[in-house]
Amino acid sequence: MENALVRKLEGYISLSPDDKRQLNAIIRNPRHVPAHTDLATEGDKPTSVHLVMEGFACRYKFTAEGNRQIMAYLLPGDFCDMHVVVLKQMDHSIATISPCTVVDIPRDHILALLQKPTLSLALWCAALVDAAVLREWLVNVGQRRAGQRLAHVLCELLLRLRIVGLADNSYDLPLSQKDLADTIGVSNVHLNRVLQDLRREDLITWKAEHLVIKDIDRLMEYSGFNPNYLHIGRQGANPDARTD
Amino acid sequence: MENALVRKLEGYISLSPDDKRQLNAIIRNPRHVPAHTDLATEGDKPTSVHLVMEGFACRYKFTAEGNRQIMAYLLPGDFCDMHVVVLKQMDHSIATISPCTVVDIPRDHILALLQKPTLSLALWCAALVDAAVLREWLVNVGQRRAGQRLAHVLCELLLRLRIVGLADNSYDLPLSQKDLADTIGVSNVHLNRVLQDLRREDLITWKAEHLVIKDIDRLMEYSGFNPNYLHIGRQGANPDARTD
DNA sequence: CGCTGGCAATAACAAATGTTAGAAAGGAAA
DNA sequence: TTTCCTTTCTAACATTTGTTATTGCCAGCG
Repeated sequence: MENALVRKLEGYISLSPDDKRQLNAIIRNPRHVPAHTDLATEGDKPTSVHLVMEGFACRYKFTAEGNRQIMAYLLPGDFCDMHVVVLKQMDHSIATISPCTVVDIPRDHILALLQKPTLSLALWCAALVDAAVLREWLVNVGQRRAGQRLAHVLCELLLRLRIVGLADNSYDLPLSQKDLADTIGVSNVHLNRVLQDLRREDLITWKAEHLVIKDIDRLMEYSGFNPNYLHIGRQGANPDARTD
Repeated sequence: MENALVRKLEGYISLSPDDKRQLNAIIRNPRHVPAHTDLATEGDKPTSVHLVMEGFACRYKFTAEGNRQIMAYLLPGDFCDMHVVVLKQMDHSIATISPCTVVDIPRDHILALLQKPTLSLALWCAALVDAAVLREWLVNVGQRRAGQRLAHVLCELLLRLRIVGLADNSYDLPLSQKDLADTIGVSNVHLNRVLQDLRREDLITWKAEHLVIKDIDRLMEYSGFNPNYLHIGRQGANPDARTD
């Protein structure tokens, strides 16, 4: 089994053995990071790209009034930030949620990857899909009501975890209700309300950090979920990738 | 005066005369597009990258329930979508708001630019800043209340239009109230309410498509605006760009 | 074993925002 | 001008969501 990064990128574009070798070469020296630990903090000068290999991490930002918005979940195979390549300052923070295995990739190694046309396109793919996910989150928070928003996030996590082989119809969800509330832009009290709705509708169960989606079709229907923005196909094979 | 694209990219990274020549070479054959016209529609196979040279355009998406979310404003110098490089299907639509001058850049020309290290980095910059703007929009919609959201959007447009020389303390804003409502995720009625608030507080005037910001410091204070996410400096000179 | 602290669940009430409807204002075209 | 149409503005009321507070649960730890 390939690692999560190669597996994800191959969903976008086919990689030669040499490409894969070069990718594997940069993910040396993984380190373990405890839960709830910043990998990068707003205002820092970014020094390396972080790549999550195991565990759950997130991007987040606090407003001037002290409210937190989670802007992305970073799952195994996800680059935390390509900012290091060109920007001088982090405009948001990145933190682990569960204990994680993380690889730090120096800027020069990323620049080297960008020299190779195929890998450059693969990294563009990853970045463009990240942006597509972010756009869908904006739609979610801007246009859907709280119950739908929550269901939508749970659908997305299911599909993204499936890509890297970490879910079937259930998955480990090491988030607190406050984390989810800060993801969909509601109070923790209201999050609990709509969570009870999903349970009452028998759409999910969630206890001891394990989420079971009892009927994915109904949950997608409930939330208005359309997976096109993830640009994936079934079982990680991606019919949406360009082959020309 | 350089064109808006070169002007914007030079804010991120310094370009050689040859780089600029190559950039100028791809922005041939601008065409005029009427207001309220799709440049690309969700589900399309993207065929070329659109670059806005004049006018206002936007990204948007409709939910299953028929609500529209505007996900970005595309101003002069902005690439509409790099999707064409690698993705097979548009996951959202792009439309003009005002009449626009647009350049269509074939996929191969973009790939050629990506071969040149400096231009490749410049395009990464543009993409990373676009993503940063999108994240801030998510924070805006998720964590601020309607009045602050509106003020925040107006602050951002001021700064972004200044970069390309299209604003001082006022600018042309060819949007309807419904457009703004669909941007910050509120109803048109509520948008009007908070707009009246801003007028009553003497923060702005807006009529005949011209917006005047009467006190930018107070408006930034009001909205909790922090410009760091735009990664710009004063007058388009960008102290935030890496020079190493 | 019993603290203790964080998280989850619930209730009661307050505030923000949505919905519906209609009147007023403005622009474009006959 | 008049008409027509879109947009803006306002009001009244409905609904969603936030706030504050309290309770119970459970894991970690002395």
